Parts: sequence; structure tokens; C-alpha cells
Amino acid sequence: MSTILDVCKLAGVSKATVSRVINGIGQVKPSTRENVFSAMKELGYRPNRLAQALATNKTHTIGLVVSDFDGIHFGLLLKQAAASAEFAKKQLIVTDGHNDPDYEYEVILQLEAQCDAVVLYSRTLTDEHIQRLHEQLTIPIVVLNRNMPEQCFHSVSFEQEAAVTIMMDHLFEKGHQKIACITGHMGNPTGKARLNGYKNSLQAASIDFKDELVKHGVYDMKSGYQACKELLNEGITFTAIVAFNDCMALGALKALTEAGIKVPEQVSITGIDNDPVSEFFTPRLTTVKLPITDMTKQAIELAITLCDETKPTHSYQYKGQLIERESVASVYTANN
Amino acid sequence: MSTILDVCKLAGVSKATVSRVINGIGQVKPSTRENVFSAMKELGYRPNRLAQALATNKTHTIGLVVSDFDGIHFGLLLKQAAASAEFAKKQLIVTDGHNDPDYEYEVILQLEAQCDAVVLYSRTLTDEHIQRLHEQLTIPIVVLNRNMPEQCFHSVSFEQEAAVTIMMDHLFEKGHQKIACITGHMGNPTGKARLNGYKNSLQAASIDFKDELVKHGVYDMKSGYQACKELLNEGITFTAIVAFNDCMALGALKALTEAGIKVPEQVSITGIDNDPVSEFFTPRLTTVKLPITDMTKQAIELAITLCDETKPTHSYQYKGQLIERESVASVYTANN
DNA sequence: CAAAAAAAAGTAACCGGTTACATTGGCGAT
DNA sequence: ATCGCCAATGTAACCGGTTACTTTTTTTTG
Repeated sequence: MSTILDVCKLAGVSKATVSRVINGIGQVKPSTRENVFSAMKELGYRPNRLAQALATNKTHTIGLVVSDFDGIHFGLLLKQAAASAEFAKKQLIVTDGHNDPDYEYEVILQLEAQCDAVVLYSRTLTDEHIQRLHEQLTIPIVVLNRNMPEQCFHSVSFEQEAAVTIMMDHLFEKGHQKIACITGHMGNPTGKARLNGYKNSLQAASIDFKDELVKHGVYDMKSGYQACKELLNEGITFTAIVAFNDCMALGALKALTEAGIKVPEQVSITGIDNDPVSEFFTPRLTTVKLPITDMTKQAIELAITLCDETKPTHSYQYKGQLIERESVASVYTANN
Repeated sequence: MSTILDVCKLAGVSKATVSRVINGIGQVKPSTRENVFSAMKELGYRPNRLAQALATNKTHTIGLVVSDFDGIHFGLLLKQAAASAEFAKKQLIVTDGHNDPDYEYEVILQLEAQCDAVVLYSRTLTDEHIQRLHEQLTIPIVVLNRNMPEQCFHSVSFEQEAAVTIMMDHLFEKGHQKIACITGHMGNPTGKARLNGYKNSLQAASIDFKDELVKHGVYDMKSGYQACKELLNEGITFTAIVAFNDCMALGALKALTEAGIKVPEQVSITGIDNDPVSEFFTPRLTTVKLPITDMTKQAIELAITLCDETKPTHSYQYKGQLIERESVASVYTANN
């Protein structure tokens, strides 16, 4: 790979002049500029971004850290992040934390010199971890899809509890009372908030919370499938299942189908996310849309802004939206 | 962020000594080492990777470039890539090319200074692009999931044509003769090879190729759905559909279900990939497994090897494997 | 105890760029 | 012809590390 010195030699000028031409700043005689350009072309010269970054302390790169590469919204998130970054001519570098908080923590620290800002979509880090990162890092962090307890972070979040409430209200309207629940990880704020949504909705409707109606999954189809099988095996009666995401809802759908239970005629199922695949199952899944694309766009754009200017912390919060399809039926209809 | 000079001052030693301590090479008196360590700790010092990379011309980073972040095998591929990279203590940086060959080409060139090797999983670049990259880049490239015409590349590929052949043979065995085909993009080698598989299988079975049985999709569920609808609308008769991936097969399944056509009783459907979701549809999809995890592991490990030593070009080729589930029925059964 | 060898530490150049500042040269005004 | 100004270019320090080589200190050995 040729360096700036090779270009200097070939064009017969100094480093400073070549640098001026590369960056298009300062005064350079047109004829000289041409010489330099043709030298660069002849050599196939491309500036070394590492060297540039070191010299300017600007990387033009946004770091995106996710806890795990098979995260739920992964595809849509990455796609939007890549699009937003490219639009602003920033490089995007994506890393995962292997679902290991300590590793993830390290990864983020390592990113410091390589990025101008970091967007963090973590489900394993604790709030304390994030707080510490915030204190240690000299580059700004934007926390995506997570409600931070204090307002000292840039964040783009989602009303987790409300998402479940929306769904529960929908089911109540359809006459459901015995509603089973398949949760996600209970170790992080998202899971807790959503479970609160479930409990509070029941309470608001004066329905007793029953522990045996709640099963814990890990946000994938398999765990939804298993959770649902447990419900069935234990002979618990219910007319609807609220799953904390679409994947688990679809897993549950599979379990019900295998057991010969008709959805939605005998049991209704709902998810959260509006995963693209949810439309292709039969019945199509009723769900609450989590606008991950919009949220990601917001987060990346915020991060990009923060590369160049410091802004007071800003949090954006998004709401879920009910998407009614065919996996929920009215209990009255079902019973007639 | 503190630098090596801050550590020098605090520990009262020179840069060289600090560097020795950081890297654990050379002779350093134990007491000095302790001083340096505690200085580093006190300052929360972490070496600047950019500066290290510039000085040593080693980045300890593998670049992974995909044409698009919603690529088919995306989740599994990334997950394995991240795991393999971490295992070797390499950083992984992932970038997409926005499905735009020119942009992707640029992205890869830009990566040169930032990585020790690149793994390329491209569906938009032409063979010529890749050839040119190979000539221009001073870092090794490993081409993943693509059969390169010449043996001058490191590559990990899949027997594309055979994958379709396996499936066709399976359908023939089950008595199918009228087999529709939903292809992927026909602009790249994968699509062409798979279509050859379809055509050659027909020929080998002495069945005439019929153009109207072939519809083109773009590897997503929606296009599979639409392709299948077209087949139905045009009133073409067929007893099985061979889709060039699972997503399209599942889209087709949806279209058939909506049309009241029973799968597999009336029409059989097959895919390629063994996408994790395929098991959760009803009926579960019969498919040909593309061992993307193994292939990715191989590619990343090869790339990592190439960081440290030059090796003669090596190509690995993987075969598909039939995974029989319930989306294919025997025609004889279906007709009885 | 002096000399030689080994260990420990420092110096300075280098990686490939950027940039503040200095220098040169050409031109118009006086 | 002289001066001043500005455009054009060069010089050298710097970004934060590494490393070959040199110097200093300590230990070993005869």
C-alpha cells in the first residue's frame, strides 16, 4: 500500500500539500493539485484512516454494540443503523458482547479510540455497568431500547410496560379473563417492566394474578414452544396467551397446533415486536409494534450529532402500537 | 483519556519501559513493573489501539463484509463469526455494502488499513470486482459462500447446484413430476447454479423444462408469497414447489394456505438453508441444510490464520444435506 | 576487586497522516 | 526599484504508540 510519501515523491511536493489536496482545504495551485491527483491515481493511493484518525482525533465512525448477534430486532436494527450511518458518511462498526456483561463492558472500552460515539443496545449490562461506562468514556453513549433510571443519558427507549398493557386491554375487550403469560429474561429492566404491565393490567381489571399462568422464556421460538407445552401439560385453563415477543408467541402457536388446539378459536395468542415473520404464520399474529427502525434511526442520528457537538442529554421515548391480525378471537364468539 | 505519557510521568519511566510492561516483552525489573501497573490502574489507562495498529501494522481485527444486513444467513453467520473471532482474541468488524456493488467495493478498500484480513460474503459483487480487489488489497481475502471461477482465492463455498439436485431427487422419489421453481436473484452465481441444478435434474429425469413453472423471487418471504400467487393465478398445475431458500418456501406456504390448498397433501414445498424458523411453521419445512455455521467458522479461522502467515490458496467446499420434515408428501398418497 | 556479561532503562526514529507556522515568490501599488 | 501583500508551498511538531539501538546499572565471574 502506498503512503502519502510515495505521492509526495511522485508529485514532487511536500506532505502538507498532498494533505491539502486530499482534504480540499487551504490554497493549492490548480496545476499542482492536478499533479497530486494524478500521482494519487497512478499509485492507487488511499489515505490510511488509522493515521488520519490518530492525527485528528476524529474517526468518523460510530460504534454499535449489541449484547448478542442473535438479538431479537437484530436484522432491522442493523439495517437501519447501516443506512443512517452511510447517509451521514460515517463508518459503522458493529460488535457483540457474547451475552457476557464483562466481555461487553471490555468491548465498549476498547471502542473508545476507534469511534466518535457509541450506540448501546444491551440486554446484559446492568444499569451500574452503563453508569460506569458513562463516567469512564470520553466519547458519548446513546442507550437504545432501555429505560435508564436517571436522566443523565442520551437514550432512545420504548414504553415497555405500556406495550403489554395495550395488549391486555385488547384481550379484555375481546372478553378474555384467563390470560397466560410467557415472559422473557427476568434479569433485565425490559422483562420486569413488561411483567409489571401484565400484573397491573390484571389488577386494573380486578382479576387475580395467578402464578401458574406465568412461564418464563428467553425470547426465542423454542422457549415459547416449551413454555406453552408446560402450560398445557399442567392442565391449566386459559383462553389467551400474552407472549413478551413475537418469536415466543409463534413458538407457542406451534405447541398449540401440535396439541390440536385451534388458534384463535380455542386460544388466542399475542406477541410484541411486529417481527416481519409474524405475518407469514397462519393465523397471522396480532402484536404490538415496536418501532425498532425508527428508534434505531433516532439513536444513530443522535450519536452522529454528538460526534461534532456536545448536547444536553436527550431522551426519546416511543410507544407501542396495536397491530390486529387474526390470532385473537373474541371469547364470546369462541363459546357460541 | 490518558496516554502512555501520563503513565510515564506517574511511574517515572520512559515510554519504552511502559510499552514493555504493556506488552509483557523485554526485561523489566519487577518493582518497576509494579509501579507501571499501578500507574496504569490509577489513570484507568488503556492503550490506544489505533496508535498500536499504526506502529505495528497489525490491527488484530478481522473485517467481515456482507452485501446487506438482512442477508439470509445473517444471524447465524454473525454469531459464529463473532464467536470464532473472540476465541482467537481478534476484534471483528462487520460492515455491509447496502446491496450496492460500488459502495461495497469502496467499503472493502477502506477496510484495508483497519483489518489484517477480510471475509467477504457478497451477493452483489461480480467476480471481476472480487478479482480486482484481490489484486489491489495487500491483506488477504477469504470469499465465503461463493464459488470463484479460478483457484486463486481462499474460499469456503457450498455446492449450490447439488443442493437443488438433492431436493429434486427427493421429490422425484416421492413421485413428483410437475415441479415448480421459485428462484432467487439471477444476477449472481448462486442463483444461476441453483437454476442449473433444477434444469439438469429435470433433464436427467427426462422431464421437459417449462418456463411457466419458474418464478423469480429475491430470497425473502414476500417474494416467495408473490411468486406462488402468480403460479396459482396463472392456473398452472404442479404438485411440488422447489424454492431456492426457506424464506421463499415459507412465503409460498402462506400463499397456498390462503388459497385453501393443503400442504403437503395437495402440494409439497421445499426450501434450502434450514433456517431456524422453518421448524416452527406448520407443516415443518423439508429443506436442504446449508451448514452456514460450519462454513463461517472455517472462513473466519482461515482468515485468522492468514493474518500471521501466508498460505497457498485454499478452498473448502461444503455439501448440502437433506432434512426431511413434513412439507413433502408422496404424490401417490396424495392421489389415493 | 576489576572486567565481562546480563539486566534494566532510556533515546530517538518510525508508523502515516494533520496542521500551525515559516518561507518563498510573484504581482500591483507607489 | 521598493515595499507590501497574498497565494503557494514547505518545515517540523504532533497524534500515541513500538522498537532497534544505546547507555546505564547490576550481577557474575575469574
